[in-house]
Formats: sequence, C-alpha cells, structure tokens
Amino acid sequence: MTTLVDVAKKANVSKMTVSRVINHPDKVTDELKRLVYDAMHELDYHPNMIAKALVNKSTMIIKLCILEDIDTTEPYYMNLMLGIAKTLDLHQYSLQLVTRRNFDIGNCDGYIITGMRQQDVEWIKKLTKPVIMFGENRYGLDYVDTNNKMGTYLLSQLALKKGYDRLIYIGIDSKESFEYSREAGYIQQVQEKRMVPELYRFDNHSHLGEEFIEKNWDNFTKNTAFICASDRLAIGIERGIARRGGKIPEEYGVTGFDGVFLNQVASPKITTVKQSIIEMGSTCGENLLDKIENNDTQGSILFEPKICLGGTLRE
Amino acid sequence: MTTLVDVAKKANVSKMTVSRVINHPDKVTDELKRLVYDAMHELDYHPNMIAKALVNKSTMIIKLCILEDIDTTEPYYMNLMLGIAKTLDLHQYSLQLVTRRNFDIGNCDGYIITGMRQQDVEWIKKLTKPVIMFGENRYGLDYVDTNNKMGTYLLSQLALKKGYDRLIYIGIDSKESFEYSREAGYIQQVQEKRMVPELYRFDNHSHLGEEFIEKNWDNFTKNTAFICASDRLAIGIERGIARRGGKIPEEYGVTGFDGVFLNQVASPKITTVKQSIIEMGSTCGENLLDKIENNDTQGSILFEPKICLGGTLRE
DNA sequence: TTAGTTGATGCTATCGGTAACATTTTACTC
DNA sequence: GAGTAAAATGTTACCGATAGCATCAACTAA
Repeated sequence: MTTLVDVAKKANVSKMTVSRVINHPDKVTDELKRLVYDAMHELDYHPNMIAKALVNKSTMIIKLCILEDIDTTEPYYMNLMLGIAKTLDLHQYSLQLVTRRNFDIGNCDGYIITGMRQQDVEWIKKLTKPVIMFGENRYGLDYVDTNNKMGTYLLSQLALKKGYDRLIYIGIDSKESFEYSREAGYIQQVQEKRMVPELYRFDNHSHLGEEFIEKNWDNFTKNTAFICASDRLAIGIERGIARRGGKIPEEYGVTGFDGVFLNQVASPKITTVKQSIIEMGSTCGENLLDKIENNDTQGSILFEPKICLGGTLRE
Repeated sequence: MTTLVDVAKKANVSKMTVSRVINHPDKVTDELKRLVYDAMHELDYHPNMIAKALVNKSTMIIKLCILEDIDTTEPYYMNLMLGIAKTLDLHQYSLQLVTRRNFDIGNCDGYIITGMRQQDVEWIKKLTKPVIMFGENRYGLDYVDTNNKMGTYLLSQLALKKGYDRLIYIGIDSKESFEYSREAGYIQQVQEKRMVPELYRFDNHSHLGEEFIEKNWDNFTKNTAFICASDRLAIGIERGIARRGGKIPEEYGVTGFDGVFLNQVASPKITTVKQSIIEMGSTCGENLLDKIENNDTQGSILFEPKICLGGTLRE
C-alpha cells in the first residue's frame, strides 16, 4: 500500500507537504499541489484511515443502537440502516450495530439511537460522544424524524376538504412523543375548523381497530373519516368498516401513517403519510458526522410529511 | 483513556510486559501477570483497537456486500445483518454495508458477499482479502448456507411417509446454485423410491403458482404433494388448490422452503424448511474472522435443515 | 569456577499519519 | 540592498500499540 512517504518521495517534497495538500490545501503553492496530486494519482494513493484515526484519537466507528425489540418483518430498521450506511460509507466511517447490552463494548465516535423510552434518557444524556436520536423526543436530545404533527394536520385537512364532516382520531395507546405530536396535529386542524375532537387509543394492532369499529358501528354516522396514527390501525379500521358493509371512500374515509409493509396487503390502499426512512437515515448520518467533525451542534431535523394518496379518501 | 503505559506504570513494569500479558501470556511469569491484570482492572483498561490495527496493518472492518437489489420487505437481509453484527461486535470488528458501486471505497480485512451471480465470480476471485459467500455456489468460493439438497430431500421423504403417492416439484426458474440443489434433493428422494420426477419452474411469485394450479387442475390426481422451492410458490399453490376446492392436507400436500414473512399470511401455515438466518449470519462472521485471524482456510459450512411443520401435510 | 543456554523482561524502532515548532523562502518597505 | 514580516516548507515528536533484538539473571554442564 502506498503511503504519504511514497507520495512525498515521488513528488520530491516532505511528507508534511503531502499531508497539507490533503488537509490544508490553501497553505500550499499551486505548483507543489499539482506535483503532489500527480504523484498521488500515479501511485493510486489512498490515505490510511486507521493512522489518521490514531492521531485524531477517533475510531471512524458509529454505533447504531436499537433499543426496541427488532421486528425483522418490518422493513423499517433495514431501511434505516441502508440510509445510514450510505452516508457512512461515503465518509469512510463504519457501523456497529449494538443493543443496550453490548453498548459499551469498544469505542466509537458517535451514536445514533432509536426506539428510546423515557427510562433511557438518563444514560443517553451522560454519553460523552455526539448523539443523534432517530425518532422525536421531548427531552432536548437532537433527533431526526418526520414532522408528525404536520402529518396528521395535513391528512385531517385533506379529509375535510374531501367533504367528510366528522373526523375521528384513532391513536396508539402509548406515551411516546410521536404519538402526542400526531394527536396534536389532528386536534389543531379540527379546532381550527371549530369542530370537537374525538380521540380513541389502542395498542398498535389492526385487529383492535377492527373490533372497535364492529362494536361501535352504530355511532359512526356516514361521512366520517378516521384519522389513524398508524397504517396498522388504519387497516383494521378499513376492515371493520368493510365488514359492517360501509363503503370506502364514498361513505367513510380512512387515513394512516407510516407507509409500512402491511399497507401493500390492504385494499384499497390507505391514504397515508409516506416516510422515506432511507433518506431520513442518510440525513441522520450526515448530521451526526457534522457534529463529530465540525463540532457542530445542529439541533433536530424534521422531514416534511409527504401525503401518499391511496383509495381511502374520496376522489 | 488509559493506555498500555498507564497500566505499565501502575504495575511497575515496562509496557512491553503489559502487551505480552495480553497477547502472549505464556511468556510472562504468573506473578507479573497478576500484577498487570490487577492494574488493568483497576484502571479499567481497554486496548485501543485502532493502534493495534495500525501495527497489524489491519482495519477491523468487514464489508458486507449485497449484490441483489434489496427487497426491504423481506426480513432476510435484516436478519443476516443482525447475525453478522452480533459476531463482529463481540470481536470489536465493525461492519460496512457496501454495494457493487462503492465496493472499493476504503480498506477492510475481509468480505461477506451475498446474492452472487455468475458474472460476479471473476472479480470476487481476484479479491486479496478473505471472503466468504452467504448462499451456496459452485465456483469453489467458501460459503455458508442451509443444506438445500437435504432440505427438499427430507420434505419429499416426509410427504411420502404421510402417504401422498405423487410428488410434483415446483421450482424457481433461475440458474442459481441453491435451486439446483433443491431440485436435486427432490429428485434423489423420488428416484430412491423408483418414482418418476415431475418438475415445473416459475419465477418466484405466488400468483404464478396459483395460476399453474388453476390451469392444470385436472392433471392433479388426489393424494399429490407439491414440493415447492420457496414459501412464496407454496403459498400460490396452496391458494390455487383452495380455489379449485381441493382439500389441504387431506387430498393434497404442499411444502415450501425458507420461512419468509409471507408464511405468516398463509392459512394453513406451510410445512417448510426453517432457516435461522440470524444464526447463519453469526456463523458466517465467525468463519470469516477465523480466516482473517488464524489464516484458516475453513471451507464451506452447511446448516442442517430444520423442518417446520405447518398444516399442509397430513397428521 | 566459568562459559553457554535458556527464559523473562526491557529498549527501540515502527506502523502512517498530524500538530507544533523550526527553518527557509518570498515579498515588501525604506 | 538590508531589514522584516508573512508565507511556504521542513523537522521532530507523538498517537498507542507490537515485533525484534538487547539485556540480564538463573541454571546447566564441563
């Protein structure tokens, strides 16, 4: 493998000059720069990241910590990893996939953490390396997420625009930040129209949505739209309505959130918020590397929700 | 961060002795060893892998190269990565997820490659670092895979034992090694029983299996079992039979291969070969690290197939 | 007793870079 | 053209580990 010294010899300069050409090119004359570039090119020189890491006391490793149990049937985490990996590869960083148990094994330059619960805040705040969360939180930890509030706000708005005159929110029965935000988006839209919010919450299983509809069918006047906090719940609602003979989208509207795999199974397809997890993961990586390399305190990043029209709202 | 020198000072020895305690403990007296261990423990010493990597001219990085288009809705690759990551973390290695395009960016100590086609053999054979393939091949490249042949052999055997008297093989129309092996397993079992093999091949989509059954229904005498090369195809066959009013498992048997997510959707569940991709990935990692660290030429590893009983064979 | 052998431990250079300081060159002023 | 500041380039030490040789003590054999 060619090293700095090889290049230096070829270009008849000291290795420091070569190093400067790479890291502080403005401090080297154009003439020498060209000499060095030529030599580098000729020898097919690639800097040794390990040596660099040693002097910088860095590791070129990012740990991705998934705190939830991983449901491998959901493409969510796979997409996240693909996105992160894309960015890291580009910058020659590599990835360690860790869980809470093996979190402390080995060093790294920064962390991406996802699936955080309240009890995790404490130890996460104690970390001494840059951290970015994937998924919103309200503990002051920087994060990357879809703008959840805006998502349900827009879906509610769309439902109203399509002429549904009653909006019911079907939420996830959990105390996580994203759920509060989704509720908030719905509530804001409804209140702006001087309507009364109606919220129900269930564990995130489609059959719970289905049962809810079946049991309470008589309460649901025609021309109602259900704004659901997840595609799972939306699919359940959809099935429930179908069972009771309700017509979607003519009589009832349904919206979801997420763009999970299950949506492919639904019929008609749910109108939902599509999240590009890959892109978000990629941004998440960029953000973290920025923090690491430029000591930048970026703050959080919200992705604007993209509404993905299915067949569960009119027109 | 504590270093060798810190430990050496604490233990009143030279840093070389500390290094020896770690790497060649047999060359140090027990007394010094204990002194050093105590000091290491007291200072919470962890070797700096980067420095180690620099002298060893290693990188502590393994590249995982997925050559297929990744279908993120399949948990396959997620499981693979989880398995690999588990092993690598344990050995302080980290992972780079690369595609053919960014394959050459940056250095590494070894490769895990999956989704290989024939055209890839050439460049893979030229790699100078240890390689292990995930998925069988017939080009002499070491691999980790389920014993595909044994899988269909056993499923066929089971179907016969359950009393089905005609076995039809539904294969995947591709020239990949695993498919040949699965066919071979079926053929061997059938020939041992002096029966005549009947093989059909389709692209790996359930609807193709379904259509095949519908169109050729009259050919399929009762008491036939379909040995399918994938759960996807098996689900299609199952649906086709159901549509035509055939009874599973009483009149017809079906077996699959893989244990993919879709099986959860099938009813009744397919009798299939369950592959623990996580475990296989983990072994794959161990194998590669062995090759790297011990210069070991391990050869391939076959996992014995585990038959997972569903409701598509009698009893 | 003394030379030779063996085993335990220490010393030094090295891996491939970078920062800090040292030195040389350049440019500009009077 | 000497004096000086600024810019360009070189020298040295160091990051944290390991290999190889040097040293030294203990033990064996003549």
